[in-house]
Amino acid sequence: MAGISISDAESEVMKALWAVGEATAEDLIAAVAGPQGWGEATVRTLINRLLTKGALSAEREGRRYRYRPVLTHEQWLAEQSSGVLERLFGGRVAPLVAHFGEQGKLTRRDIEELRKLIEDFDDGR
Amino acid sequence: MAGISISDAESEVMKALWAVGEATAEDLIAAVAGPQGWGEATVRTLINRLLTKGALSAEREGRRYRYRPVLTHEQWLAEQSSGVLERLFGGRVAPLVAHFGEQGKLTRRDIEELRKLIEDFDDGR
DNA sequence: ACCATTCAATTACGCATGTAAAAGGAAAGG
DNA sequence: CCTTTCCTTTTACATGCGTAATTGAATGGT
Repeated sequence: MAGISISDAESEVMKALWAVGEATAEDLIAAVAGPQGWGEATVRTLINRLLTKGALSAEREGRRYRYRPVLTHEQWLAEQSSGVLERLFGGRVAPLVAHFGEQGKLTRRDIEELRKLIEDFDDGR
Repeated sequence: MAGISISDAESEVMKALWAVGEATAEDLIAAVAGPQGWGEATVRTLINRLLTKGALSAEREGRRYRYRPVLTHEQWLAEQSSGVLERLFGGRVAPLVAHFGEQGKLTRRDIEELRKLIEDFDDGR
């Protein structure tokens, strides 16, 4: 059950797809080629690799394909983030947050939201 | 200033080195080969790659070398974690914590520590 | 019916990585 | 001194990735 593993470049294509739910190659090219500075051929390659990896599905629609994600954003997030949490912080969330705090990555807004999260979590049980 | 970038396998060697401050190749082999299931030659290759990347320094000591980290654990952590934060959560810490919450990765202990962190942070400014 | 256009599929290619084996050189023992 | 023994340095090689260009097949226009 090793999970579908996609590369960084591939994840950019998936992000675009997740954002819209489904798309044609042309849509995806429009969405990522410019921002990433990639050529159209590059995006097509990535789409194909994602297909053979089973990260997305293709349904013929006339002359072109309509692509839909198979790997979900949540699955991907969970895999990526828990990997990092394990490798960098021994699986513990608090040290990770502490680290970001030291790094100056904690904004006032984050603090507010965190406070809320903790409250909710607390009366959750 | 692109920073020294090391691979996953290489980071395992660095972790062992960070843990002890300085070490010989033999020490590092003893520390990581077994747990990772690598041969001794593999660890030596990684040490050399780290050397040419400038992630560690070597000081001759008789017939062998003594290695010391140049890239610090903090530097590495900062690079890795901020990369993830950007790529996965748009640079915002709160959504990341929320995600771990949904994922059931938040322990009671984490909550306690987070509460403390927030307090400290708050009266910090 | 043929040609041009438009997509998709195949092939390319250099660099990084994981995983090592082989070769080289200096130190130590006889 | 010459040989053996440790280490280190070079070399190897398959796979994945970033980044395309080329080829192939179907569709639409004339």
